[in-house]
Amino acid sequence: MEKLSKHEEIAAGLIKDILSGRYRVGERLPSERDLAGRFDANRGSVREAMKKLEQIGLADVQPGGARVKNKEEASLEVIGHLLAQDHLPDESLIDQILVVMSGLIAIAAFQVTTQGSEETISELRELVEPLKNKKLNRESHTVARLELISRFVQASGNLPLQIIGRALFQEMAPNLTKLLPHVKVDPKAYGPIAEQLDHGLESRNTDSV
Amino acid sequence: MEKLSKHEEIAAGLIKDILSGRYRVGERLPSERDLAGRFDANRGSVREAMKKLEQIGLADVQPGGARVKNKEEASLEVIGHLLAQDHLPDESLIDQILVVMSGLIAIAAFQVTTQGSEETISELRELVEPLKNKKLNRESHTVARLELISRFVQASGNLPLQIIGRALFQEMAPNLTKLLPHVKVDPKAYGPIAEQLDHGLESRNTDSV
DNA sequence: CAGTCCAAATTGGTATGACCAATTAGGTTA
DNA sequence: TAACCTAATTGGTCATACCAATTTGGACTG
Repeated sequence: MEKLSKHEEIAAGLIKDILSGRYRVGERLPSERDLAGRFDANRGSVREAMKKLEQIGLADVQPGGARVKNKEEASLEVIGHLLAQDHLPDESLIDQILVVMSGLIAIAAFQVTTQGSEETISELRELVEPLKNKKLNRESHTVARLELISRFVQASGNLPLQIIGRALFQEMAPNLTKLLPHVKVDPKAYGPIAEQLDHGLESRNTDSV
Repeated sequence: MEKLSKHEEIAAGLIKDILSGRYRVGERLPSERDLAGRFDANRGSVREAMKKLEQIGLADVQPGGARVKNKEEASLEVIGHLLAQDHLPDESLIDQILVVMSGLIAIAAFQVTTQGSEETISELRELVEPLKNKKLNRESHTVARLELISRFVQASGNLPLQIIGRALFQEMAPNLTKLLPHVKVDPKAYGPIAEQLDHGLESRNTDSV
C-alpha cells in the first residue's frame, strides 16, 4: 500500500463512510472545521478532500453545508470504492459490471470491424488465437479475455468508449479476485466462439463478431 | 450563465487551454504560484482547480510539477468540455457518442427484459407509444428517443450502466443543438421498430428488443 | 398554537504567509 | 562526456483571518 497524502487519506475515509451507509443520502456531512479536527488535519486539506468527493459526485458541497448524493449520480470511480468495501452492499454489482463489459465489447467490435485498419485487425486476431485453446484454466482464460476486451476498446478509436472502458478496467483491476468467481464462461465451450470471432474479423462480418 | 466561483473559473480556463492544445501531452503546466498570479487568485484556489483537473484526469499533479495527460485517460467529463469547445478537435466525436448510446440502450434493454418488473415494463411501453407516430419532426422525435433511452438505462437497475448513461446525458445536454444534425434516424422509418420494441417488451423477447 | 420573520451562529469560499519534502535544474567534478 | 551534488523550484500542509451565503433558533404575530 503506497503512502497516501493527507487529503487522500481524508477523502478515502469519507468515501468509505458514505458508501458504507454511515451517512444517508441528503444528510449533511460534518463541517469542514469538524472534519479537520477529527482527521487531525488542516482545513485546507479537508477542503481538498471535499473537492474530490464533490468531483466523484458523492457529495454536493455549498455554503451552508455538504450533502450526500445518490450513488447513481456519482462517477464510475465509486464502482472501485464499492468493490473495495469488505461488505458488498449489492451482491449483484459484479454481475452488473460483467454485463456492461460484454456490452462494451459489442460496441467496440462493431467499430473495429467497420472502421478498423488491417493492421489493428490482424493485431487483434493474434490475441484471439490463444483463446481457442480449450485447456486454459478458468483464471488465465478470463484474464486473457479481459485483455482482449481492453484491446478491442482501445482499438475502437471511439473516445467515449475508450474512456468508459479504461475507467471500468481501472476500477476492477484491484479487485479481480472478487470478480473471478462470478464469471460463468466455460473455457472448453469458448473455442468455437473464438473461431467465429477470428473468422468474423478476417471477413469483417459484423454479425458473426 | 451562472456565476462561477474562483476555483471553477480557474479550472474552466485551464481545461479550455489544455483541450484546445495549448499545452501538449506530457508538458508541464505553469506552477501553482504562477497560475495564482495569472488568474489573480490565491494559491489555495488554484490548488482546488488543480485538484479538479487531476480528478477529471486531464493532469497528473505531483511534487515537482503538474503534467498534462492523454484525453483517453481522462473521465467522461472531458466529453462535455470537448463538445463545449467552439472548434471540435475531432469531427467524428459526436458520431462516436451516438454509437455508444445505441450500445447502452442495447444493454439496458437486455437487463430490463430479463429482470425488469411488470410495472417498469408497462411504464416503458408508454414511452414507446409516441414513437410509433411517424409525423413527428426530427427534433422532437430524437428528443423523445433520448428520453426513452435514458429511462431504459435508469430502469435497468444496473449501477455502472446508470452511472455511464447519466454521465453521457449530462455531458450532451448542453450541446444538443450540435448533436442533432448528426442523427440519421428517419422518423418515418422508425414506426415498425417502435412496434417491434413494444411487442418485444410485452413478450419479454430479448432478441426482438 | 401554528406560522412568519428576523438576527445570530454556522458553514463554505477566499486570501496571506509560512515551512517542509520531493523533484528538477544547473553547475561542478571526475 | 558522464556522473554527481547542490541550490532553486514546486507541490503538500499548516495556521489564521475575513467575507458571504445558509442555516438555525427564538421572538413576534395572527
